[in-house]
Amino acid sequence: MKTKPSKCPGLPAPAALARLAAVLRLLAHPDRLRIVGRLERGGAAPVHELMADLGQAQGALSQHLNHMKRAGLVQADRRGKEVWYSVADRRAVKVLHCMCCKKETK
Amino acid sequence: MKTKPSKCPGLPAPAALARLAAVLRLLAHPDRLRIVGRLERGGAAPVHELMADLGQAQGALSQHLNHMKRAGLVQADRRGKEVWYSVADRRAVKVLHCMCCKKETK
DNA sequence: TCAAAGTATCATGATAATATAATATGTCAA
DNA sequence: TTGACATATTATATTATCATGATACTTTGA
Repeated sequence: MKTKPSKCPGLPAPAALARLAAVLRLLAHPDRLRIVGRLERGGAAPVHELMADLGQAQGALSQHLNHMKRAGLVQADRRGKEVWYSVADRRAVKVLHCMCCKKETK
Repeated sequence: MKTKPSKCPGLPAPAALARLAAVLRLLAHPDRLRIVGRLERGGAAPVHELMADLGQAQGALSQHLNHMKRAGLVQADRRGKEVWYSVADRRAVKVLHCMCCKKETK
């Protein structure tokens, strides 16, 4: 075990930091933030439903989902013709919540 | 008042979402993440100290700080020749902490 | 006023991200 | 097997971001 530090134990090593930054880069897009929010509150959903709920174009939405899937932020489940997506990495919704807080909140 | 919802009350409006995304985009860079981490743990510091601690080039560091300042993530305080920077928006460190968590952490 | 330390800004070429439209793939039912 | 629905992939033009080096600004003490 690693001495269980309180928060961030120093900072992650460069390689890990780069991965964190990459994940944040994925979250740093309005459409993708909305996808995370929708999946969190509405639960898993097939692409066409996300398309309807979020008003995003099929191709673009599919790409966003694909990127997020590669990064492990969401996961995909085929059910017949549909592919249902859901949040796979809670950090995504945590970050979203953090960002929704008032700036001054500790 | 807006009924004080528990977490994210629906999602922020498009304009607000775009701002959130912009802030996240700023955090989504290894060097800037390290700046936030350094400022959090070490407190305020003048640029040349950050330069030494983080091993970042002067011009680049200055630009990072400037971008973060514009977004309100950090604040600058001139003290003589030096300019001391500190965290101005707790969301920056909160996001950093979120990201440092294990993926499975609720 | 000068010099030098400390920061900030600018210019630019390289790389990455984005939007969009078109096309391809997979699945099921008839 | 065909058609149609659901999703994925590709191509590409555009824009944004990054790293780097050069230059400008600001402050202080001599």
